[in-house]
Amino acid sequence: MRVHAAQVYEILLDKLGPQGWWPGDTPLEVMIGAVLVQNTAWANVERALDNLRNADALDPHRLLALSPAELEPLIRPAGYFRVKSRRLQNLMRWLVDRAEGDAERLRESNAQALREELLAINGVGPETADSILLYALEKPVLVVDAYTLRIWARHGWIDYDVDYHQLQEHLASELPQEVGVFNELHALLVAVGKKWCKPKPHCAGCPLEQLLPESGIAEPCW
DNA sequence: GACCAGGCACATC
DNA sequence: GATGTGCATGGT
Repeated sequence: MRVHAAQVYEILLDKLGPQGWWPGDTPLEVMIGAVLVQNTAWANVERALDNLRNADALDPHRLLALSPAELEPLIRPAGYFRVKSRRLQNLMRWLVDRAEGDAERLRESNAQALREELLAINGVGPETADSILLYALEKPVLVVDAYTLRIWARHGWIDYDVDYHQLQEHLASELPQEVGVFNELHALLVAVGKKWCKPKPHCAGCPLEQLLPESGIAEPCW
């Protein structure tokens, strides 16, 4: 018997409760946050966002108008600040060209088309693009990440060498195609990953460890 | 001090 | 096409 992603979702939602990701933030802030959080802890991203807000730069046109020497110090706390200042401006340039800087307006567009446009931007890869589609534009697109792969692979539910798209399709096919479910599942998996599923395993107490192995649908996590 | 974080692009073989 | 490396801050 093979585990179903919907079961994992139910268990985690029950055990951990809703994670409340990106509620109340504007689509623009989500987009900027999605770039800043690349391989970085969210706490660091918040400082950078605060700096941008205080500098009145949480605006596509004003952010684009900044020179690297002006933008880099603002986002410095989020790490990789030289790379990310370029990536951020690439994304903002697209937003201005595409929708006159109005992120809300992107919601009218088709998710597949938007995804391809986003992936064409230097600095936007699959996870960043999908995070924007799901959390900023409320498209029913599942975000998978390093934690998702680790959790699924360590239980023997999937091979460790699947690529992003394979993992995404595999999980999405086992879930109701709802924005709310995709939103919450990814956030829950990040919560599990942060606490229990680090690169060096110390999985004791993980909600999945106690529930799934005894039902015979998972190998013990390692 | 080592390890880790809600990746991605680019170089090299 | 697979594998390796640079990017950088801040928390544990």
